Amino acid sequence: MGVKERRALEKELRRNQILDAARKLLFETGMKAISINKIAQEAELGVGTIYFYYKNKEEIFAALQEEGLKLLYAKIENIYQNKKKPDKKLKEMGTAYLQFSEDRKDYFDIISYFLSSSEVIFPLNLKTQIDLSGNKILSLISSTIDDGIKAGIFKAVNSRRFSIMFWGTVHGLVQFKKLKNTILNGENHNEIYQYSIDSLIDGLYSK
Amino acid sequence: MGVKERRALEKELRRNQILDAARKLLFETGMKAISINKIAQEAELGVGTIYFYYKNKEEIFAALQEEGLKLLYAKIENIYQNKKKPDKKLKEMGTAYLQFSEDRKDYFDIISYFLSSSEVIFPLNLKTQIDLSGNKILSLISSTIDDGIKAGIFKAVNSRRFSIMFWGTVHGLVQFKKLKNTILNGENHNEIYQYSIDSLIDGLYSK
Amino acid sequence: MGVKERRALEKELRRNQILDAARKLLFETGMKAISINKIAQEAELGVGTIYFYYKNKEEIFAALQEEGLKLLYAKIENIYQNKKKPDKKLKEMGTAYLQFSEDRKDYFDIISYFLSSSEVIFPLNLKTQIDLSGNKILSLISSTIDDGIKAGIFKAVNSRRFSIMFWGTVHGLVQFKKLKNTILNGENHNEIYQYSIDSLIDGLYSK
Amino acid sequence: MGVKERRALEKELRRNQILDAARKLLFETGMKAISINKIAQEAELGVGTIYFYYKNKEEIFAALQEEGLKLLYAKIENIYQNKKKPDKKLKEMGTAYLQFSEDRKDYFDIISYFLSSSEVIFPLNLKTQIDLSGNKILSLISSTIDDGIKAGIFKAVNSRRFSIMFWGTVHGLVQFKKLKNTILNGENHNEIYQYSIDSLIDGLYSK
DNA sequence: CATGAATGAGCATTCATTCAT
DNA sequence: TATGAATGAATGCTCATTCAT
Repeated sequence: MGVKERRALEKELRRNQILDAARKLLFETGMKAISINKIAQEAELGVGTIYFYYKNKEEIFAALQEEGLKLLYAKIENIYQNKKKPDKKLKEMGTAYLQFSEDRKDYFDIISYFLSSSEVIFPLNLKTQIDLSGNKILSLISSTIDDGIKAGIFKAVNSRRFSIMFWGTVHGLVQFKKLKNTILNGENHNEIYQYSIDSLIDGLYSK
Repeated sequence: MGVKERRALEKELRRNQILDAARKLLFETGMKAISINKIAQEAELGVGTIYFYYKNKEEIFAALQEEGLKLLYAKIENIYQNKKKPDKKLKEMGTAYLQFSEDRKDYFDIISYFLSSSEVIFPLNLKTQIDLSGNKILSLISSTIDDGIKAGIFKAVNSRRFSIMFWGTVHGLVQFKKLKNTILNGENHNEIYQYSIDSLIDGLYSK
Repeated sequence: MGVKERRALEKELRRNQILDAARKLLFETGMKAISINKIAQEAELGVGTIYFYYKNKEEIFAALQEEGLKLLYAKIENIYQNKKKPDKKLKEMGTAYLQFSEDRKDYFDIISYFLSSSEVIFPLNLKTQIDLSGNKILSLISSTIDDGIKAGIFKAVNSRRFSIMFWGTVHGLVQFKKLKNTILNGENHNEIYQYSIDSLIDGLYSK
Repeated sequence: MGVKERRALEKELRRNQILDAARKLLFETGMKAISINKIAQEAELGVGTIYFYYKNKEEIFAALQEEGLKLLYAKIENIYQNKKKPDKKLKEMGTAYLQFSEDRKDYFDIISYFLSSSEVIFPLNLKTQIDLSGNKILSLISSTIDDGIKAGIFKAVNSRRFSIMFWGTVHGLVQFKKLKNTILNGENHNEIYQYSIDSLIDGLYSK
């Protein structure tokens, strides 16, 4: 192994060390409580060092977001790999998203943060990363739909487009959970959520 | 006009003056940059005065959110009042939401903020206000669907439930606009958005 | 009743109304949390009104302190009136002070506040009031000692001087209770307290 | 001297610089007027820097208190080391406390503050420090009494317990000095103070 | 590469007091 | 008398970022 490779490896290790600390803080105290100083302390590194490996706090958040997306991908992948029918799978994928927002609230928060905060514009390299992670998830949904089309149970829709609609819908509905005590008052959020997924899938069936 | 009434009027004016300042700041610099001190400066009032009229920062945000919801309501109401068919109206309502998120980015941000920020939980009095504003909008959608059902062009769905799904979907999809340069790469967000609304409405038609 | 008297009476009533509010806040939330605004709110009066009846916050505190001293006086008086022997009474008075500091922590705090805060210099009228209240308590101790001297069980000490020493000692020792987890570690504060009173009284006995 | 040692030294210097500023403020304006911002200004440092060296305001106060206790210790130690008899020493120690409260009013205030303010409870680490400083002083008093017992001039009392009573008494009486214009009116505080110490010591003599 | 000391603007909030009505 | 709106300095504290070593 050459010097260059070793260097690159060490760099990656340090980046992970920092991410480990940030993740720990994210889990334990939530996004709001994360500061570079705290990450440095947790990682047993100098603050300056953090800045050497990450341009700023947002870049660390972005890395965590990617982790979250990967985790989500694993969940969806798992469903994709099972032997059930495409419509069943889609349903499970939708349900999984709600569950993910509850089980991995931390990661979900950070994903939502980037989605709803209007200010952040990603530098190109981050863009590419997220692109990849997000696209992979989307592809799973897409493939599931394609499978359904091929199997003849779904009509021939633009599967990519439908996937985006699918994800957009569930993402919006998950956020509406916050309204369960206000606007949803009386309505059962979970039922609405399931109903919505069902409706979406219903729209897919070939007559 | 008695002294009391004048007083009450002046009080209301001051509250508006503060809100004007907060709104201006929201427009110009975004949510992140709003602080009580800045609002006070902008409103040419002492900080203490702000606290005399609003219990805390969140109350101001909530007031702005309500403004936003009212504005949105007006838009939707306008559509509801026109003579078009329910399906056409629904379509327009969906489109209006996307447009609202662009035209009144500021208000949309603040609505999204409360929807996605996990920390904030409204005290009861604010809850009630928002409840009202949000519900009114939902009712318009709901009524439109009911009208369609009555007219026989929509099948008999639970209109309230469908409204929530409708709003949830468009809300989620609007947020996905941020991804137009990453995940959506190549896809036209607007087309997907319109496609999604169409799909939703399609699901409503009686066969 | 002339106009003047009525006026004076009403003034006294208002002052009491304010004191009632302040006392309530003192009990419920402690000294630190008392502000003129809160007192005004509690008393259902304007802030300005408070300032009309009391020059400043400290004057209200002083009035509360006097209340506390009167309460303490009542306790000591009660002991003084019983039929026990002077040495027994003294012992009970000492014990009562410790108990007062626990039972009426609120009042005790305010008394301590004025005693340990170096800044406050009382205006003459307050000085006179406190003089009176404090002196009355001291007189009870003094009289108890005098009774003991007359009865021949105490030697002929300067009873006033001894009273001050007595009160000073117990006051100092009560404060040391705070140290029970640090300096007193292992020692039982109450035992030391009782031991100290006993020692003081021991010093009084005629041989 | 290595870099590390120099660094550590500089850090200690900064901590002192901050303490110097705080002490100066304490001397000149009293406890009430001390704020972190003022300390920073006085020390010609940024506010953040203060927080870099001290976790919070209370830690600075505690450090000052410890200084005060050390100073007091030195005074008492000085007396302890002289060749006089134990009873004479005790008398001098008591007198020294009153003098300390006058000469080093600032330090005495801060000691009293922590003793009488009901709110502050020290975190463990600070507790331990104060424990030490306070205990050392107590030990000197205690040893003096033990010496007296050994020498046969004092009777066999529990010296630790007596020390606490001794300190408690003088501490309480010092505070009563504030009352010299009110309750003590006419009485000479110093005489009472001396009388009290004498009485305490009298109680120690073996018959 | 790595450090960590230093910064200072910034934060939300409180509060005694004033004063025109 | 009584009000209560208005003030603005002040509070303790945080934090992203810089930079000399």
